[in-house]
Amino acid sequence: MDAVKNLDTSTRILNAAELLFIDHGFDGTSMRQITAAAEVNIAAVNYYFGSKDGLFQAVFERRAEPFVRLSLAKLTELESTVQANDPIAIAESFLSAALEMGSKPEYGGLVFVRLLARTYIEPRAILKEKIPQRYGELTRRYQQALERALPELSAAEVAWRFHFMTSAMFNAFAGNHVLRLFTAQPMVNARDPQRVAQMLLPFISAGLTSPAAVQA
Amino acid sequence: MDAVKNLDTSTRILNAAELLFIDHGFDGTSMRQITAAAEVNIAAVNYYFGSKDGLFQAVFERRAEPFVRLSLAKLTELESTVQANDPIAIAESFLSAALEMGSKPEYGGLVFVRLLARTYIEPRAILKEKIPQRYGELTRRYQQALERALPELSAAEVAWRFHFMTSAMFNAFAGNHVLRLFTAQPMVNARDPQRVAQMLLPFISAGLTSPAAVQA
DNA sequence: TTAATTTTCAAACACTCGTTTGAAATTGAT
DNA sequence: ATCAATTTCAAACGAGTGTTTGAAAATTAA
Repeated sequence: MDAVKNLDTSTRILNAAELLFIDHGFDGTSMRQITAAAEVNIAAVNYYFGSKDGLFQAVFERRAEPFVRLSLAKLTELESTVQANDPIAIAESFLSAALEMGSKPEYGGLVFVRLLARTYIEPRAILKEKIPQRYGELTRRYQQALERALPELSAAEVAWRFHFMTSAMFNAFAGNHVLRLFTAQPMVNARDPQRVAQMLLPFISAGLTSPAAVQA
Repeated sequence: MDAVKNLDTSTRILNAAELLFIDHGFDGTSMRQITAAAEVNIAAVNYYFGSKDGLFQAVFERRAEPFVRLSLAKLTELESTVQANDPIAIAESFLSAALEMGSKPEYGGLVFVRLLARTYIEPRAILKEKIPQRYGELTRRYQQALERALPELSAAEVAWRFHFMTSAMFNAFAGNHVLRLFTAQPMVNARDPQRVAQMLLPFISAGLTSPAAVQA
């Protein structure tokens, strides 16, 4: 029996579309490629998701929802301990949420990070509208936590460091090395998420807790 | 007189294509969009660049060449001073190269960073072949410089930190905030490159010089 | 078993894609 | 002014795009 065929039609579409969107982008992926990979009739996408746009949103939300839920749970748990105001512990809780997503096959393994990395560079209109208001809590809560943990920094500088941290993190997990463009064989290997996290932690910890660039 | 029309046809095409590629990606940009924006006949692209792929390569190389040249010159200059083995000075020379590119209109201002950020997420086949061997010197030289400056780190860990540094840097300049996906209004403003660099420096400096995650 | 509902399917829809053509217009050199 | 080379142009090429249709098949309910 074909392994692909054992899953629901809509799930097969989501799985196939996810991988293709990651590798070739939204515009670089055609409905026929998706339905061929999913071994499904081409009309099935419109039947289940309404449109190609609707499919993309479904693909994204399938990963975003558990990630947001997981990282918020980690933060809530942390805030009930004595480490609530430790910036490194906060960074670790965010990192471990991504790590946990990456290690759970039911969440798509590391696929979700690559999807995120793809998506935030390639902002579809539909994401700009619906997603932010639904998941805005994530950035709000982490920003607040970091502001408490780093009182010597202005809110703006905290936001910048959160930005730097997540950029380094997501691109590391996704294997997106800027300078890969200039290098034949990559210098780093992102295959092992545990190792990536191990490399990340000292860099991020030191970066977050470094002296303020401007007075708060 | 139309400002656009004063430039050569091929330059008008490059300028229009660059902006469109950045905003909508390679597959999301059509030849007709490009030639309409450039106020040029659609056949002109194939006449001057052979194909859409050829155009993309030309768009990329126009920015990559001066950036690579500039950053290598900065490094060479640094290596003749007493700061040759200061990791922070090395990071600063890389940062200042990007900053200088961003401040010079003849290099496209900050456009080149956005193009880089777009491109390394969306790797066209043509870039994987021709570019690396031509510009490989950039990563090689900076990697070697950082290895000398950070002898307590393994070469692999140096490569990782270079990766983290460039990810944070390019995405900051390009205004690509991962978590923008989850937030209605952006928390940081990447408009002023000087300010971005100011925010970046303490984070990157501390990150680069933090204790090793593993023994060298 | 019959009837109602859900799902699948091949075919076609109108449209856009990158590229090519061959002639017209422009430019530069003699 | 004449010729040659370069550049521009409208039009068309075949192929691929996302979506829709209406009937066939499969599933579920009665």
